[in-house]
Amino acid sequence: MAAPPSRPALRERYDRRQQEVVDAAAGVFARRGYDQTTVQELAKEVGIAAGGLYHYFGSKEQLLIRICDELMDPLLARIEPLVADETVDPAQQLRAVVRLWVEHVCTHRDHMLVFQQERHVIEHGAQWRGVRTTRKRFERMIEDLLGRGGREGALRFDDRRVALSALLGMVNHTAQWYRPRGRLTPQEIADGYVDLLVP
Amino acid sequence: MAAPPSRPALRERYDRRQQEVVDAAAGVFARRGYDQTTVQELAKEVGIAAGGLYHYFGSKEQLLIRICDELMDPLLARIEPLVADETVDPAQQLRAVVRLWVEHVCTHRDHMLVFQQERHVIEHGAQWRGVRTTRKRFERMIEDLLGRGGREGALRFDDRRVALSALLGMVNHTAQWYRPRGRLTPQEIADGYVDLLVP
DNA sequence: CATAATACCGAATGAGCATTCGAAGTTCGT
DNA sequence: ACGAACTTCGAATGCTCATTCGGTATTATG
Repeated sequence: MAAPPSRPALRERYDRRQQEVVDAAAGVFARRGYDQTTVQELAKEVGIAAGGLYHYFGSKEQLLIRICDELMDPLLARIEPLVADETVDPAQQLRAVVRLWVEHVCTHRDHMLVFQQERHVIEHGAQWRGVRTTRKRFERMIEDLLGRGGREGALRFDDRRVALSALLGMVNHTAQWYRPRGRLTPQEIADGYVDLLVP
Repeated sequence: MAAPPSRPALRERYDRRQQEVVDAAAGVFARRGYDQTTVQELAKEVGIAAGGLYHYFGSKEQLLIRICDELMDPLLARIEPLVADETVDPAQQLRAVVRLWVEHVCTHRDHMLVFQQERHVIEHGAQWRGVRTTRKRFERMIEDLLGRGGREGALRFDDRRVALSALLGMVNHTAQWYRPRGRLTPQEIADGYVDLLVP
């Protein structure tokens, strides 16, 4: 992998192209699977020769890591401020969070599918610590929010752990059936989920 | 792949060993991923040489198909009779179904994890039609049950499609966190899910 | 025990694949 | 328009891995 260009004008083009690679990769990986996708296939998708990809990424796996970071980091960043204020009604807060979350999943379907399919490598690989801790922080945030809602009686569930897993399961699963031009908007879907949890 | 033994006495031993292979494969595939697992690794897990596996399976992919069949077929077979009687209260019926379903997922954690991780090949591969239609039949059954419950006011949700996906998401996600000696039994988990859907 | 059926071994095969790298093409700043 | 910085090419490299197969060990049966 080459270093990114130092001149700022070129840096912009470089970043754009790199982003194209990530997006194409997310698409192909989601469709054919990470391991089944050859670098050649991916390169053709981008419209580049195989070797050219290594100008933007050091390895196929780094590209995969990038896809996961691109999914989790902005999500965490957008949701963290939403749950920071502990004086707001937890039910309202949860609705806001889930709306944002579902929205994010729907606009990053491919990223999400890849993230789910590659669970095994994420959970065990050494260079995946970053992704793992981000995901843990995210889940912790949701769990805290649920806990607050449970204590205040603003939410209906018996066990916080079950509620958390239910929520994680349903929201993340959305990536597998949501269609951009489908009957339901991300917000409607999100509200459907939240309505299961509020009395 | 050799034909299974014709003599019945040997057939039993053959079947047992084949089952050992499937179970070992489910475990390794769930941990390391299907593509990342070499048949050498898998063979060592079974305590056999690599070539020996081909006595029981024609290819690595057939083994994967077998894992998925072993997950879906018995599940469908056990749930079909439960939903057949349309005079029973849908809420009770749903509880029975989800209990069985969660139980099945928990006793087939590895199978389920593999099934999820290999979504892409299942959805696109030619020899996967069988698995795909079984899954569709299963989802259709659940959807019908939810529909009945919605019409009769026995369940609380606005949109049947959202409820279905929520349920699929949460139950299947269970495989990713359930631990046999954990605090919660499969039945408690199942009831937690169902309680979100009944008034 | 003899012999046929079954189970397994393990080295060889051959294809596929990620990655490298020197050269050639392209774009930018001056 | 020229050199430097940057981008891409594409063939070569070297490795990994699924699968094959002829031979050997093990087991059942008469």
